[in-house]
Amino acid sequence: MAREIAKTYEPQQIEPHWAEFWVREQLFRADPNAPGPVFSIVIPPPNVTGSLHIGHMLDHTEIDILTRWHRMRGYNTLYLPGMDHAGISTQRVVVRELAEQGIDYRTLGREEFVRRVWKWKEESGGQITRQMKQIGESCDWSRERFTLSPELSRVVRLVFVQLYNEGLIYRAHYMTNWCPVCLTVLSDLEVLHEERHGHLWYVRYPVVGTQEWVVVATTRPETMLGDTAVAVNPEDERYRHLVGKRVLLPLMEREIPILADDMVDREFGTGVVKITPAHDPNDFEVGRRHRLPEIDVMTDNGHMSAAAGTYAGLDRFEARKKIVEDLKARGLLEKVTEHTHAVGLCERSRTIVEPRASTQWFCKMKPLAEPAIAAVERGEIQIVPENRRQEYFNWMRNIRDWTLSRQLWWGHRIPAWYCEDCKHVNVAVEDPSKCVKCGSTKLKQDSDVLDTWFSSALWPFSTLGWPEDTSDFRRYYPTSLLITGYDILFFWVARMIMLGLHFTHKVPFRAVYLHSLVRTAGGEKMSKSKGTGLDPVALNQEYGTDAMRFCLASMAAPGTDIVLSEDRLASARNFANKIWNASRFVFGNLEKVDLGGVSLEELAAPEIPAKAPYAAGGRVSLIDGWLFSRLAATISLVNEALQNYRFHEAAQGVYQFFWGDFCDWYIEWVKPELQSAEKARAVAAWRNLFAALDAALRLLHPFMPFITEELWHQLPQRAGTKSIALDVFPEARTDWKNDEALDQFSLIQDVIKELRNIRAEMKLEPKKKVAAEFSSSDEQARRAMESSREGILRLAALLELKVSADRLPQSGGAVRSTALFDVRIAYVAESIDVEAEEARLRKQIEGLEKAIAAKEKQLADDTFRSRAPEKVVRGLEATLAEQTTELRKLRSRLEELKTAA
RNA sequence: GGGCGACUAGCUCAGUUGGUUAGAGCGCUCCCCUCACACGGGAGAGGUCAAAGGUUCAAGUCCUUUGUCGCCCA
Repeated sequence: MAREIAKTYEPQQIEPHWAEFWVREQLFRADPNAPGPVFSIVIPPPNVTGSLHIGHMLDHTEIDILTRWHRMRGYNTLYLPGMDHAGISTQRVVVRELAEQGIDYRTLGREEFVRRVWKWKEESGGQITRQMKQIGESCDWSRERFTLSPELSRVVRLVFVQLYNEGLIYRAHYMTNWCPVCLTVLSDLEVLHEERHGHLWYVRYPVVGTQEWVVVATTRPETMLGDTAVAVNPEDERYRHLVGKRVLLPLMEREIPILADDMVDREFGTGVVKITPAHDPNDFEVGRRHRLPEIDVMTDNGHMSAAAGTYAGLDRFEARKKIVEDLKARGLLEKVTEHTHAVGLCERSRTIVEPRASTQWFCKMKPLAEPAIAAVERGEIQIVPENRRQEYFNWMRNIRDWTLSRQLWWGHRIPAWYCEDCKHVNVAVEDPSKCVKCGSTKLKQDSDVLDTWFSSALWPFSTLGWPEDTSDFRRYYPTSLLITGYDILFFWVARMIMLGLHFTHKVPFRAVYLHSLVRTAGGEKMSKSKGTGLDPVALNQEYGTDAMRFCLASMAAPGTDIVLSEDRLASARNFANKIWNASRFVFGNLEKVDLGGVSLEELAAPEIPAKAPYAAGGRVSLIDGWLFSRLAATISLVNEALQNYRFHEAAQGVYQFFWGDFCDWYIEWVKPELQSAEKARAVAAWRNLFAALDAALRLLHPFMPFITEELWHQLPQRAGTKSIALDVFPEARTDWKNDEALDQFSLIQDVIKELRNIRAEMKLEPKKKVAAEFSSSDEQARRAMESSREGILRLAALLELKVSADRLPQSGGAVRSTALFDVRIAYVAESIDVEAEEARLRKQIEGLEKAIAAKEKQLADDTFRSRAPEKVVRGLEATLAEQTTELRKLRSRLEELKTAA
């Protein structure tokens, strides 16, 4: 079979084929009836308006790594994909598109608008799912869900109605956050706080019936039009005489009372505050206590309302300017000071939200939060990293009621119908035809929809068929794990826990891994709108999806944010290329070798790796013992790391194994064996090589699915197995563990490195073969040299290696010493830079002296000896002995160098 | 105002329960286009772990304070 393999790995040539294959073959379809422990995970549903950004890429990489890893280890695995209807975002997108066509969405009417949004969804929405398929995520696409689908909408209604009947959902008039651009209220979480430089205006309010005035400080003068009182602290001596009197509200010429309330901070401004119950949360409370009227002076789009008198129709910030001017003109503005204060911004539109009293639907959170706190306390849900747990508790213990309603058209419409006759509120799962109280048919449904996060909060069970007792629900719920960014801990994770517990009486997931965010070099959160985001799709194109995945995984240390750099990405791409070329070497060489008709199947058939390592002549060679021991250690490390969400350790482990051990040492070492004239030796070498490559590919697969799938298909495959993704994850076999081989080969590596170091320092031509000597008093070390001489000669480019226990001559060559051995290359002395050699020795000696002194001091300390664990003391002693030997050797070498010179 | 995190090699970052000369990638220096790979191979240089105190036989790791930066909540 002819193998035409490109010299450089070209992911663009490989990825589309496998991405399509995985979807077409439905390889990742979950079967609730299949055996095995369960691993189930639901996707954090991305917005239907969204396209894949770097944050998703990280999220999905972590999810897919764990999913593939579990699947290969025999778990019954489900990775459920889907999307969120994203109320505000989607409505904004379609409204904007309509506006571009010159259509005001309001003129279309609700029904038509919603129809257009669905149409938009079908045509342009869900780009992200296409991208997920492109990047080969191992989802079960047959189970894709959408939060606004009929099935899930029904769950939303059931949940709403039950909570209403339980008294946990209620409708009330309260202070809310209003976005004048999105034209809806927002929950507290959807409001971002930002420090802004502003002013504090000091306004004189004349006291009625006197010549006095009180001075009121405000950051939002335009709201004064809605003042219905001014207030002072009851303890404040300065103003006690005024309580009960009235002031004339400037500009509006309205008389309002002066009252006393504890809420007033005597230190703020002048100690007199204006009370605007309709536009400030604190004032709202004061207004309630004192039964003050509320005057809403604004319209939905942030202009002044009719209640604002002559200012009606002005934009709120225009009104502010005009009011300040007018006050100044009337001599009522005492002063203006600079003032920094926090303003609330709408998360979506970034406009300043207006605190505004309105009637909305709310969800009572305290009763829901308590069991959710307890579940995490009891460890029924593990939160990783640990420090997020505290954040969760803090928020949950101070939780406030959730504003559920949104003044939008796109979303789950609130299932409440108002009777026009008896005013009864009918809340029902099915649309009612008449009022349950009076039987009137004049019913009008609430026009609002629910916060998008309400349906997301149900996601882990609504997607699995709840409330029906489906086989999916029984098998896959609670889900095993939730992976998402810590930025939506409150928005989403906490609410899922609360509602999951309330409705299913089970936790929605057993663990939450909150991963880092990807930031820009400046530390900011990456953002497409600010132009600071990296486009993962373009980068995947350039570097390959595997490289992107590997790069993110290798940087994803729990708890710290990631700053992605193209350097790092390039390094991951290089790794893919290394894998490609190592495989290319393996497959390419096979053809050139004459193994007397031994077929690929005989060398690499699926049952072959199971029995590796193979022995050529009675016993397994050192290099194979070493490599498979390293492999087992790496597999253990990867398992351990992934178990604990330590993706970076796992990734770095496989990198080190594949590149450092397998390529740099193993392949280089076995090259001659593969061509051995002794057929038995060659066959054993090939089998071991294939077994190692096969295991390495499977080990790498969760991280780099494309390249491993491609290469795996070039190996003989297990019968009935279509994909490496369905093959088994390599097992850390205990019989592979071989400490003796590890030690011995490590010694050989050291010897080769020391010899290479001499060569480099002596500036020997790389190809120039020279004679070398090895000396050690340790017999085992000498034997190791004898038995691995061939390999050492080749990798250090030596003519010969003389092994002895004799002390090596110091002149006429260069020597390197370690505690265990000395090596020497005899070569004409003129190429040795004596000065440089001396400097090198001095530096090394200095370092050793420091280390030795520190150890001697410690060991001389009786308290240390009595308190430190035995193991530590012994280790220290052993190292000290080694270092002392090494130091002695280096010193005498230095002396001899000097006398020779 | 409250809380959290970061500060380790020129750059970007690892370093789990305190324990033996602090690691990686990139960059840099030197040598090499050796028949898998120059997206490569080989050999190096480079760090008083932000600062100051403290606990301990032992601190990059624990505690306190300070500084700089960032994030979250109010």
